[in-house]
Amino acid sequence: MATPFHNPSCHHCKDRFSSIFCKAEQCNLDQIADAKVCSVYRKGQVIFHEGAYPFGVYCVNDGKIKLSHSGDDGREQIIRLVKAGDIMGYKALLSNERYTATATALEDSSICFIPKDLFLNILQKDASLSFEMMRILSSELRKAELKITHLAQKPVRERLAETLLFIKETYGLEEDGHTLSVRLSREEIANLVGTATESAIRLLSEFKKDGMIELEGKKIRLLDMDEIIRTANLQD
Amino acid sequence: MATPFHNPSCHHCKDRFSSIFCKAEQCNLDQIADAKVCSVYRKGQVIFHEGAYPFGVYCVNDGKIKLSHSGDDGREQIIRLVKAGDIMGYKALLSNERYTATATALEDSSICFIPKDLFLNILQKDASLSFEMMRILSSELRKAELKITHLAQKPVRERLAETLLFIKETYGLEEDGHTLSVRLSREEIANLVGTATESAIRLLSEFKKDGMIELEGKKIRLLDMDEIIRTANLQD
DNA sequence: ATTCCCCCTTGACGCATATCATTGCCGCCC
DNA sequence: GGGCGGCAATGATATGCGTCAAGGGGGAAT
Repeated sequence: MATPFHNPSCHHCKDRFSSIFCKAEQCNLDQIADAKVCSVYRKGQVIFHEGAYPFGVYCVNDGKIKLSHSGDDGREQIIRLVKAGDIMGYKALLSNERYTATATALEDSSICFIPKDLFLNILQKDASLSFEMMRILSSELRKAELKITHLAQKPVRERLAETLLFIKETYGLEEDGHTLSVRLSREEIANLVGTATESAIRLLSEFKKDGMIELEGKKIRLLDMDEIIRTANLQD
Repeated sequence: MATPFHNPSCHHCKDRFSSIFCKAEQCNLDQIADAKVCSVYRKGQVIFHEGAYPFGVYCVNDGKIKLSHSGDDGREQIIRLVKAGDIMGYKALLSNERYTATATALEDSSICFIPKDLFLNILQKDASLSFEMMRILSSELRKAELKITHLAQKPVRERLAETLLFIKETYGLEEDGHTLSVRLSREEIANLVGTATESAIRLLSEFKKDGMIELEGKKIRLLDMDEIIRTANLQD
């Protein structure tokens, strides 16, 4: 896949900035609006790559992205699912290190790039933006630590159910109120759960047999939410 | 560093605050020095408890603390090891939620408490302190995500070796240059690795048989660092 | 339509690791 | 000293889950 193409008329940015940047002061927002560059990435395209040096931060206008580590043996572990309004790439920027994850578009996505210097600069001046940034980081950290506990203590079956709920929380459902509105390969689901692809497939089949879900290609319909929640065995 | 603190009840604070608060402006440091309250916690005492509401942030002057989640089935997962100079409890404070982890002293520890309002207030005013806070959060997040990948992909043996190295990095060695300077029960080691206590014991015995380490009660001596590193199989 | 290729699916197998149970060790208290 | 309780160590056993292998189906390109 080639380079993403520049999208000069990116009207949606301003709205999409709501989640984080709405906290910023107006003058800073304007600066960002001037400096940002919007592009469209096709499904499967890489936005940034593990090991590379960051030159800025990315804000998703529209689309769905996965952030993943590539483990030692080449297997990938999906760390985070990114949706419209989220930013990504800030971790490497703030700690001034290389990217620890690769960002790949799960579907065609419109993404803004904000240069490093500008972002850090505004962060220095704008207390409420900084604070929002800290809130986001804290929340991500909380989720990560919970995931650690679950990976260490829960069987794959529970984690898979939990993952289905997580995907639903993140990307929501289609109009029918049942179908997950993102198409992931079985391998991606497994890499999200932290298990082998075959195990994920087998358990999905079981879930289907038990009437919890319906499968149709990459479409996954959540039928019996109560049972899924029960299977996930969430306490916290 | 100079002596920004003059709280007579806590002589050591000034040195230990270096790691984060040295980034703060002097006037803010003074305010913190006035407001903070220092206490000594005995080994095994709980500093704060999962589920409780935070009223401030803790800064460790001296001692060693473990932060742990209590999993659904009661098993604990150790999330972080805290050492002198570190702060803890900030996550819950920043995201304005209850503590997600319990802090327990691994040995007698001297700990300062900084009230919530003051901390948040200063964070609003002091850009470089905020920035340092973001750096810490980013770094913790990076570590947490790495741990997720390893939990999902590496066998217990590698994770145990990695954990030994991690303990060494965190708390260092005793004067002999080999003995880990913290005493953890086998169960705590297992809860750090994310495995059953018996598995941890068995593998420690293997490591000993292979000449990598020496065991004497809770003392663990790292003999063959190269081999331990090799066993940990680190890539990143 | 046919071919190819990728992904999904299912089965068989074996290992790593959890679990259960027992024993031994050491320090502590009465 | 004797018993007691917590922790460490080790063995026996069970099983969840990863890995290997083979088959099947559907979409895209030609």
